Parts: sequence; C-alpha cells; structure tokens
Amino acid sequence: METRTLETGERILDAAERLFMAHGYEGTSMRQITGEAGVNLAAVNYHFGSKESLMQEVFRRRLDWLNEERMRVLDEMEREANGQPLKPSAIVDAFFGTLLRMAGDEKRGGITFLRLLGRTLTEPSEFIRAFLAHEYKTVMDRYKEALFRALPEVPKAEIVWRFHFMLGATSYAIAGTDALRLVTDWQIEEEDSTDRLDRLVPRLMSFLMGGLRAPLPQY
Amino acid sequence: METRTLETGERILDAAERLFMAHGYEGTSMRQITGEAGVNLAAVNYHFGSKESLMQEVFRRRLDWLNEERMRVLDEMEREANGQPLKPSAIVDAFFGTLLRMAGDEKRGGITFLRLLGRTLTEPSEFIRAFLAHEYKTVMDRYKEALFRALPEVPKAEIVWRFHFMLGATSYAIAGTDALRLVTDWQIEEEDSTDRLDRLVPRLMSFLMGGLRAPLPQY
DNA sequence: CTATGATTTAAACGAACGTATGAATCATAG
DNA sequence: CTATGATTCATACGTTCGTTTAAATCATAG
Repeated sequence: METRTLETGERILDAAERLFMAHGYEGTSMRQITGEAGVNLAAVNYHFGSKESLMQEVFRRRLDWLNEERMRVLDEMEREANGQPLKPSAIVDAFFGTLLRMAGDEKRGGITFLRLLGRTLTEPSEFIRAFLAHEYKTVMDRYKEALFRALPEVPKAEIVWRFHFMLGATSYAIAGTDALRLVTDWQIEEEDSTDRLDRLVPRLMSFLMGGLRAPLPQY
Repeated sequence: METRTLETGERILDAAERLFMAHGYEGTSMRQITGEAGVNLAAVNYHFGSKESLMQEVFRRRLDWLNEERMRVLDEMEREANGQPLKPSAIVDAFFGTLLRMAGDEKRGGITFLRLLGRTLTEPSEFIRAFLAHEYKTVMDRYKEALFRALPEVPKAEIVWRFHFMLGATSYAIAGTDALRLVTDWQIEEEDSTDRLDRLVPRLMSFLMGGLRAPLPQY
C-alpha cells in the first residue's frame, strides 16, 4: 500500500490548478484531472459536486488568503499613517507586490496559481468572471479608495483606467513568463528562473509606478 | 431566395471571430459557428479543412494587414529620420497605436478582433501560440531593434521586459473593456462607448510611455 | 442543351465529454 | 467482533464533439 500524504480533495485541487493553468478550463477534462491526481473519476463529483464547483474551489483556496493579506497590509499601513494619505508606491506594492510574492510561496500555490489567475482574468467563461468579481469586489473597492486619496489631483476615472492597465501588465508579467517567450523570442541569458522571479518584482514595480505617475493625456 | 452578400468562407470567418472572442477556442463548437454563419455544418471542413485551420485563418486575415501596416509605418519613420534614432513615443505609437486604431476600422475586424487577439495572447493552446509566434516574429524583431537604438542607455533586457509589460497593459485595455468591468466595478458615467475608444488611445499611450521611461529599478 | 467541377446538404461516425449509479472497500465507534 | 457511515471503485448513461461520407444542387463552359 502506498503512503498517501495528501487527501483526495487536495490532490484533485493541485492537479486541477496545474491543468487549468496549462490548458484552460474548457481544455481540461475530468479524466485528465483525476488521472493526474491518481484518484477515481467519480471523486471530483463526490467531493466537489461538479466541474464548475471544482474550479471555484481552486480559486477560493488561494484567493481567500491573498485578499485577506491585501486587506491586512492596507489596514496596517493606514493605521500607521494616522489619517494621512498613503504613498501611491506603497499602495501599488501592497496590491501587486503581495500578489507577486505569492509566486515564491509554494504552499500558497506558487507560480502555478499566479499563471492560472493571470490568464483567467482575460478568459471568457461567464461563471468564472462572475465568481471572481464577487470574490474581488471588497478588496478592489478598498484599494481604489486608497488610490483616490493618495492621488487627489488625478481624476478618478483616470486612476481606474491606470489601475486596469497595471492589472494587465502584471497579468502578462506572470502568465507570460513562458507563454510570450515564443512571441517575443527574447533571450535573457544572464538569469536563471529563480533570479528572474526575484528581479521581476522591482522591474514590474518600476514600470507600474512610471505608468501611474505619467503626465495626464490631453484630449 | 435570399441575397447572400458575403461568401460562405467570409461568413464563417466572421462568425468564428465573434464566437472565439466571446467563448474562447475550446468553448466554441463547429455547430455554433456554422449556425451563426447560416451555413451547413460541413462547410468549415470543406473550406478550411479543420477547426484549427479555421482559427489560424481567422487570425491571418487580420494580422497580415496589421503587421504589414506596422512595418510600413516603421519603414517610413526610419526613412524620414535619415539614420537618426527614432523617438520612443513614435515607436510605441506605431506599434500599439496602429493596433488600437484597428478597433475603429470595422472592415479590419474592429473591436471584435482586437478583443480576440488580446485574450488569445494569454491563452494556452499550444498550436495557437506557435502560430502567433511565427506570425509575429519578423515585426517584433524590427520593433525591438528600433527601441534598442532609441534607448541606448537602457539595458536591452529591461527594454524587452517593458515591451512585454506594455503588451499586457494593451491587451487588457482591449480585451477587458467589458470583461474586467465586473471585477473592477467601475462606472465611467460621462463617456459613451465610442467616446471611450477615442480616449483610450491617448490614455493608454500616456501610461505606456510613463512605464517605458520610468527610472530603472535598483536591485 | 449537356457535361463537369464546385459547393451544399442531410446524415452518420467514433470518440470524448460531464455526470450518475450501485456495489465494494475502508475507517471507526460501540 | 459487528454495525454504520464515508469513501472509492468500475461501469454506464445520455450528450456533444470534430469530422467524414455520398448524394443533391449549383454554376459555368462547350
């Protein structure tokens, strides 16, 4: 008898996370998932009810922690600021930096979940978008408010747009670590993959802050 | 007998473009496509051979023009510059601005194709990525070289990363015009949809240039 | 007109899909 | 030990998938 260190449910979630990341939701079958997890085909429906519920649980397992952490960091920063507006760079780091630093934390899903998240934000499935919207709403509103206060001279609509652009740049930074290598055909010879991740955070952060602080467009 | 203004092949391409945009490649069936196009189920395999070939043709129809236009604009700018390096903003506008201005050109696919492209760049399907890589390689190399020359003081690796970030921001700007509205839950009350598109180009361009010119990160 | 090749059509193919079922097996409490 | 509920198992259900086939229809040249 083999030593089964992980519960069936966890094994399924891990396999589903990796396969959804690699092939998308529609492109991944229940038989692939249960095959990779080493469990019976019926196990998904027994433990999660359906494929849709499984997908939601894959996200909830990671997003609950991430968004609580984002809230916790923002709470602490605002407490220390004593009512003063926060620095924009601190807000951006709390939101995007917290996300990116998940990539180094293997027990929180690591790079696999981040890639899944990055590509899911542009995916079409209605129920996934609705689920993410609900899951994200509270934390998103808090961060938008913080940015409004931190940048009082910038029109709110402009801030929302730039927040959106930042999401896109970050999503690509994660999801495209290998996806867009084909398209861009770059070689970054001098760095191994762990090095690349460590340097990605400051690199991306510089870019995001540059974009956020850019002169307003004149129409 | 009805007046059929469009050929069968064109009708299929139009339907496939819209449906792939709305539901993704795996999420769209041949029966949906032929149903919306008002043609027989077998027509796709007769005219295009397979679903994969159809997808490639959907992209080729638009990308051929786009990338030729990008080349043409860059050629003309370099001719006028007489060997001098180009302005980074001119290069960025030639690459991303040309793309965005497709959105207003309905006979080039308009906003539908741009959304499809934006979401496909983060999609997983192996054959699509390989196809896009081949389709994009030449124009990508030309623009990278132009940026290297325009920004001689910036390390090439940094330029490539920032080009990548710019792609992500642009992709989200397009694909997420309604996709991420759920997540961000914004209201931009003062603008209708045509207005929004007109203002998107300068808005995004400001953001991209701010990110591209941002101070280099110190490690 | 007739002949010929291109196109469209209805129907079917085998394969893969998500899900459901009932029996077998397991863990645990009494 | 036995009893009970949780879990795993092999198997099958009904649908839908992309693709193929052969006959029907169309367009056009001689």
